[in-house]
Amino acid sequence: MPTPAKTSREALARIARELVEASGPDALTVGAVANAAGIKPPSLYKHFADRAALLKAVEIDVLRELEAHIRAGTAGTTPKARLKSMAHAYRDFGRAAPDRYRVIYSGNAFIDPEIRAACLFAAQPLFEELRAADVPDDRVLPLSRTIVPFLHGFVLMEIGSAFNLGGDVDEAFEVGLETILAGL
Amino acid sequence: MPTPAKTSREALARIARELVEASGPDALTVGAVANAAGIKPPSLYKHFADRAALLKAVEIDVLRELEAHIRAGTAGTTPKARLKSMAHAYRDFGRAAPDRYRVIYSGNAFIDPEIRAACLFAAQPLFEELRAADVPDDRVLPLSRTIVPFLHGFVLMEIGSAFNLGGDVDEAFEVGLETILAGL
DNA sequence: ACCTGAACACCGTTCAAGT
DNA sequence: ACCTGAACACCGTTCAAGT
Repeated sequence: MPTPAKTSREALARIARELVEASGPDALTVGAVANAAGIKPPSLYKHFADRAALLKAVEIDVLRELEAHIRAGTAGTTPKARLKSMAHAYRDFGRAAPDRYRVIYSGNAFIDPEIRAACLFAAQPLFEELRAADVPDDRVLPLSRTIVPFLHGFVLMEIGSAFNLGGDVDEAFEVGLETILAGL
Repeated sequence: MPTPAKTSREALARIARELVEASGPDALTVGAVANAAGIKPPSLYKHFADRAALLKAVEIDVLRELEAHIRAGTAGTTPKARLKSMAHAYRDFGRAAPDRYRVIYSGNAFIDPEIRAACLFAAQPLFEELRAADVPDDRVLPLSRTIVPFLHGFVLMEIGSAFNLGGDVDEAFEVGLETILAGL
């Protein structure tokens, strides 16, 4: 007779997610997750292959949430206004929970097909808006590769307190955005 | 009578640096560094407060090297040409040794005064070129905060294999650079 | 002054044994 | 089918003891 399951893959992923968001990736230990789920560490391996698989689940979850946050935050009538509000939504997502943001696009795990798919999913809103803005097909990718690195780099540096030389950081973001979207 | 020193702070930092560059930050363990230096792990604490201090020394070292690499790679007569060559030098520095690049601007340790100073040092070449390009004083900071995030984000994504949708990545870098420097 | 062995708490992970 | 205790190799770190 099988012992009743005390937890589930989903519950464990949720706990892992909360640990990361509250205290950073280092707080995501197999012991802490198991403990919060009311099981012993070895039992966790019936649900996830290893700690990396747990972290991967968190990353995918966060990418899904980012996509939803971006869609919800996109507003305006002109293409440029919509792209700007999208960029602000992206930045706000990072600032709202730095340790949540840090888990995405981290490491060199983009080769993993599931991570890759999740990144692609999160990038869809931008692709759609660029096409809606009548950006030619062969310019969508290069332009995305200007916008996303700027956003990613800006957010990482901001949540890492890298902008510590004074000046208005909000204004700098606006200037950068305006510069990049000037051609539209 | 004091026992003769088998190693030094500098030698340990160099070993740490090599471990990170060759196998990533996770390879930087107190045991591995001590072993390579011919001492036992506890002895390392006579030279560095803890593993974090060792990693910090590596980060500062890499930032110094980045500054030198940028200066050496900056060429051209027009301001825009010089800024472009500078950006290419930055990107090349990251691509040449991804695990070396990953240690800089990582974590949220910008509050640390030594890291802060090293980051400032590495940013000097850009500030100087922007001033030489007659960019008004109050625009140097916002413009830097457009260029550096783009470069940092681009390099991180590139070494993380994030640009895996096809297309010419070199061309994308050029497009992004051209877009950002268009106003000069 | 620097190095060492022994020890501690913690980490991820495996595995045989339980139900 | 899922959970457990015991065990392993490793990690960072402390400390008393050596020279």
